[in-house]
Amino acid sequence: MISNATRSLSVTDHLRESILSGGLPAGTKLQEVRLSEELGVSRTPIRAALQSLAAAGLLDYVPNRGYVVREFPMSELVDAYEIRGSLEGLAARFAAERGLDDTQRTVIEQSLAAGHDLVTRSTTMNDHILRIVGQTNAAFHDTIMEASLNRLLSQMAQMSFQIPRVSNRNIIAFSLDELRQRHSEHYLIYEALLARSATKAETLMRNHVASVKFAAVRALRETR
Amino acid sequence: MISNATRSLSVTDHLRESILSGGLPAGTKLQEVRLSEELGVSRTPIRAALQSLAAAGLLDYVPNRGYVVREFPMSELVDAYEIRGSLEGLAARFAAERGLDDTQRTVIEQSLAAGHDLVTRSTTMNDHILRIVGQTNAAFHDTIMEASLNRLLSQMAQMSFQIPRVSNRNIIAFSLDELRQRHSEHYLIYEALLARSATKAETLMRNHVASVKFAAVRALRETR
DNA sequence: TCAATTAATTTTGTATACATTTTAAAATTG
DNA sequence: CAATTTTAAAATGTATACAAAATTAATTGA
Repeated sequence: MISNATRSLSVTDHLRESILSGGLPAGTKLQEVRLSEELGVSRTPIRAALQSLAAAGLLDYVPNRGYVVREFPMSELVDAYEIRGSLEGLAARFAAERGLDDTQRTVIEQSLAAGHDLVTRSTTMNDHILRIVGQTNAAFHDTIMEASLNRLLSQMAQMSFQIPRVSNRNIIAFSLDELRQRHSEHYLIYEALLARSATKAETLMRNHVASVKFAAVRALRETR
Repeated sequence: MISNATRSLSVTDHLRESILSGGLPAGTKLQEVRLSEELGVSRTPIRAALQSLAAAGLLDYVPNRGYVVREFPMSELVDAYEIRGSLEGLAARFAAERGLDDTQRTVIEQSLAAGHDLVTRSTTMNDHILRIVGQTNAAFHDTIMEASLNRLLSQMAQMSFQIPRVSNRNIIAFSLDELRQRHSEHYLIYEALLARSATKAETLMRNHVASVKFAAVRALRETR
């Protein structure tokens, strides 16, 4: 189990991971004594974790009845990308308005450099590439979200990812050509941010996420 | 204290209300024993409430250090209306795509009728009007959010309101003229929903919330 | 005097016992 | 036998005792 400052946090991470990975499918009832025996802790940290995951929207809770892994209809998974597009678009706008600090610029430039390397050197698409791309892509998007200086927005963006089957941020393209396209979009967004062109940054980011949506939804439909 | 199925939920509601109303200002440390004595319950429901409010973004939590009412900079309060505009715009789009059921149409039509009454009969702006307007306005927006059939979106919209000083949904206009404008916007949005014009509904809703933002931000700046 | 260390206190984290509610099973009744 | 009621079991909610960490106060030593 993930090691953390408190057992409650460890249990929370563990259960979240189980839900997002599909190990605990929708409809699964999470019972306190059962979990406490399985995970070797008392009911107290279990309850804390369940409450936290319910607040995060992953569990349904009915007083005196307990917690159930909630259902995520396919429509909501697809919607999640629309929502993410709006939120990340806003983040890009705010980041452009407020500017990037040195660290943020560095992180983004490293992410772009890594992306450039991958895109120019690769000859065929494979899982390894997708994994690396997922990392650099996440760094790019997370940094812009951070630069928006808005915790509410960051929290919402976080939520739009913590959904089963959507939480895999690796799939943003299928072919190398698509990947090159995504990379050039990143580059244009970064330019807009540096130029402090708020509206442009927002539009570019929104369209970028819409492009990612194509690949992600295709992956969603294929895996089931 | 608010009566609920469990003490935990009552405490949660009570503390949330205290934070949103400003009774517990930013930076206030919420200590378990102190609260349990004040509210006459054990630490258990107190802890449950604190965890829940932290997950909702109202409290900052540091393991082994406890919970503190988080700071909401003015910029985030203003941003909240931008976020709300995007989210409600999406909700309007989804609602138009998916259609309204009979109950939802009825609720919205009643809200529009009440709004029409108020707008045509009133001669001067006052608190009573604002209160009624707040209610009918909330019914209108909540119903569209519900019709979006997206729980994640609803949850996020909920979050964009549960912010101190933003949580007062009554102020959407200052003059009667502005109020008439808001009302006509509602009417146009409803028309777009009935016509299943998704893009139109989204744009109208986004602009509508932007208009509300003017009044709300003016109120924000005035009250401090 | 003051910095560092130690000790005491306070606060949060966890386990557990008990209370209450829900759910399942058993018994009763028509 | 089916439907209802009663009873038993199991699950969640709450209180409390203890453990561990953090904070504060006291002590020590240069």
